[in-house]
Amino acid sequence: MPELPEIEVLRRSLESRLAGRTIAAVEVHSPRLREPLDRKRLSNLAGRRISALGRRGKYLLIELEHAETLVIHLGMSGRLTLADAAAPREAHEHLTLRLDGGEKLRLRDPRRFGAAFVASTARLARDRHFRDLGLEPLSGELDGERLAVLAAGRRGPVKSFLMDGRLVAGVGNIYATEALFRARIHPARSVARIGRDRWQELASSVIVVLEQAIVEGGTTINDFTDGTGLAGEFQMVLAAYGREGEACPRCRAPIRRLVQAGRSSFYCPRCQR
DNA sequence: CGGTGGACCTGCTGGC
DNA sequence: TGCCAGCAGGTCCACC
Repeated sequence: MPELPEIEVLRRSLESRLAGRTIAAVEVHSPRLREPLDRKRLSNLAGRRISALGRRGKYLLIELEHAETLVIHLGMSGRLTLADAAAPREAHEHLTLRLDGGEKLRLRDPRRFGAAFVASTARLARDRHFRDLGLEPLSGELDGERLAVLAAGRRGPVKSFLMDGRLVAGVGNIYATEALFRARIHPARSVARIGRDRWQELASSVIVVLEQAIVEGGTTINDFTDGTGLAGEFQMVLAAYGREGEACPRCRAPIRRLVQAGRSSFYCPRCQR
């Protein structure tokens, strides 16, 4: 579900609704996420006020007064939504934040690949989740020059390069696929065989694709919604992802699928080289 | 260094 | 109709 655009859509949808509100109570229903929920640390958030919402890569940052941040990662199947305080608990609702004013923020995650933890805001960048995170794509620090530098001396397929969070943060399978399509680069091309001009093309493609996806409210394939339950529409615009056998929107050749590192890639064999 | 395969999980789909 | 294989937006690790 959630790559950078989905988390950014979520952040924007929740920011005005959460900023300034106080967490009245915290319920940990099942701590058994891949990274187990720390019941004690999370419960200590009761009484704290939310000051702002941030994002780093695919991590949502719920910043609290008094120098702590509640960090949420949605894994593959996580959802974070506001609901009426009286709404019954849903299946796979692992964590519930009850807010003043009668609403609750609930984290659901059927596959339990997600995470939710409290960290010191000042030390966030040194936290193990963030320490090795790469370029933040929409911050202005991603360009062809930076990608070329990161790729220097490396080998391996450009798709793996794009999806390596230690190099570029927030780009997952869907948007790596779409950015490569836009830049007309074959997903299996070695990063050692990409020139300056094509790095620039790729950097701007990543940025354009992510920004478009945010404008469209993210990609909803099965279940993504923003914090208010609104689905995205970028799935209507996907050029290659999930479109094996369909005509390439540029040249009409049939889109192909290949598997790289266990993940599906989709590409046009004619216009991606 | 890189690449693969598996692990962690549940749920949905499509083919038989 | 029911069952089963395959697949899914993410990370992390061991191993070659």
